[in-house]
Amino acid sequence: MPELPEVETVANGVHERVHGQRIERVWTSGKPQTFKSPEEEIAEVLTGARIERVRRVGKTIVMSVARGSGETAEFLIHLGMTGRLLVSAAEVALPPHTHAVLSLSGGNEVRFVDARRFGRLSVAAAYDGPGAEPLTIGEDAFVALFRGRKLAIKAALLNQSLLHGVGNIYADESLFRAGIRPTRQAGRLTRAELLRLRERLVEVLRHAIKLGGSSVSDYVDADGVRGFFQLEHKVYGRAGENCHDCGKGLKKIVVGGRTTVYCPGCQR
DNA sequence: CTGACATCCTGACGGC
DNA sequence: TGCCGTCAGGATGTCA
Repeated sequence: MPELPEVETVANGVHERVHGQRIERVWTSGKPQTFKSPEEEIAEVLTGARIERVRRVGKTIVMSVARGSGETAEFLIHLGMTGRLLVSAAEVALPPHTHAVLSLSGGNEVRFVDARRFGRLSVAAAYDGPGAEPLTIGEDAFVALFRGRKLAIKAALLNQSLLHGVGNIYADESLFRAGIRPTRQAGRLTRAELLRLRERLVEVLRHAIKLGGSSVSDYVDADGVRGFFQLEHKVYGRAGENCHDCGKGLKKIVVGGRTTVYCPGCQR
């Protein structure tokens, strides 16, 4: 499932291939829940516009476009669980479950493909995301996010209006690396523990970006290429196996409605 | 307001 | 071999 590192990989890959190109035609599938903005509005805003930049904000891919009279707009792509944003030659057959196609001046197409349809497309005047950016938030601001919160730290990490970009994989991996049990009340962690968590979270996100993200489920980048960080998962997807650090059996529980794996030896 | 929980959707996988 | 049930999960909406 695409989280910050996967979305960053896709956004950068798409940017390299499409920036500066003009969108000549827009096709959408008509599946209602995929579109947060009306399809006609998406087509109207994007048709004829030039793609200036494609970047990541939280888990959302933001495509900035320039329109005729100097106006700008943002095309927002959320991949959900199984969404893919691919850049392909127009001659290549459309994959099943394609929900949007932007035909570009250079002859390529940007395609949004999403089997499970948890992904969402919309247009907006501007977009900042719901929460703070994990890679740049300062120490004090990070600590303040969790102050007074009674929910489990794992659930807090998944709450996009606090931090945006962290999902199930990187929540579990950062908590393991910080030695913190996912069920601990967020507001009861010490400042030192939270600072350690912030440091490990940034570390794991940056490392995963370097490896092109984690390929579990069917995540691929703009070229359809898989990432490699899944080979370095220490807890995610390893329930029942032994901890690489202490040898104890990794436990699987549910926190915040999500499958959670942790090491009872290493995480306190 | 905060937090817990169900819901959406379909492919993959395990059991028989 | 093939069928069926179960599971996966990000965001949203509902409810206490």
